[in-house]
Amino acid sequence: MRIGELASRAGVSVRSLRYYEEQGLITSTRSAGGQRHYTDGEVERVEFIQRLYAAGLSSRTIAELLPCVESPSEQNSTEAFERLVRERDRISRHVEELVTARDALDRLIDANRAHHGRLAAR
Amino acid sequence: MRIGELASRAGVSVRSLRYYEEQGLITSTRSAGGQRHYTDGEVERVEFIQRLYAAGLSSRTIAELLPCVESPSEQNSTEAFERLVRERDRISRHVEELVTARDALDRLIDANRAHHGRLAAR
DNA sequence: CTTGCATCTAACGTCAGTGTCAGGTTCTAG
DNA sequence: CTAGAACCTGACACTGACGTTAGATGCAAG
Repeated sequence: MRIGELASRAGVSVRSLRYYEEQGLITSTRSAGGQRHYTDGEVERVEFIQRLYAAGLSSRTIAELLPCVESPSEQNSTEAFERLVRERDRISRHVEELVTARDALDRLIDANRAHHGRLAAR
Repeated sequence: MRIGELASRAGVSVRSLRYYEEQGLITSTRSAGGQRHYTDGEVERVEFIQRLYAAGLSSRTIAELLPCVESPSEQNSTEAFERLVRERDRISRHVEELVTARDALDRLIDANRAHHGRLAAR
């Protein structure tokens, strides 16, 4: 498939796909005229990358741990594996932060609820 | 206290405090010579603001819901209260995203663990 | 063959929070 | 009184993941 189809199937912009390739996150074959072609499997890969972006990873970090995705059973660099574990832990810490902030907002909501008819149930 | 002390007590940079004031998140009184002075209570306030930043709120959003912090028992604008509830929900959705991404990383870690001596327990 | 939509490269624009620098002023310790 | 640390305003720099534009080219349908 060409880049437009991958974009709509994976739910990202064409611009983003070119950027991901520039960052070494995805690859493509080129047609005679120079247009990018992708296999069906790239859809999943792009969705996975999007999840990592949503989790706050930078493209550089994603690039560093992608070897573990491509060949999970080979001897990837120990660095990539350690990166994987570090990012998992970082996400866990971030979840803690978010929950703390949400609790603070919940207390504020309770303190303000009486003065607004609106329900704000959890 | 002056700006340097507030900065070190709240764990932020002096630059950030000036920026927060510019964005209407904190206020200060000025000495005869023009220097900012703060009360002890500002430390908590800045820490609260930091939590919201960490939760991904923009300074504009924070500014919009601060009325609910200042006078929780008065009739704040309904907009501020709705903002509060929306942001709480947004944080909850973000937590879901993070957990999804973390699960994906956990699966990757499991698939790679056999080839690395290192423990990566949850 | 032509029309026209999709794609190409290259480059600049954006946003938000903060770092940093310059050049000047205020405050405090000795 | 004076040195020097802390503070002031104003402005430019930076980062990162894109949006957007321009001008040229590829490609499928009629």
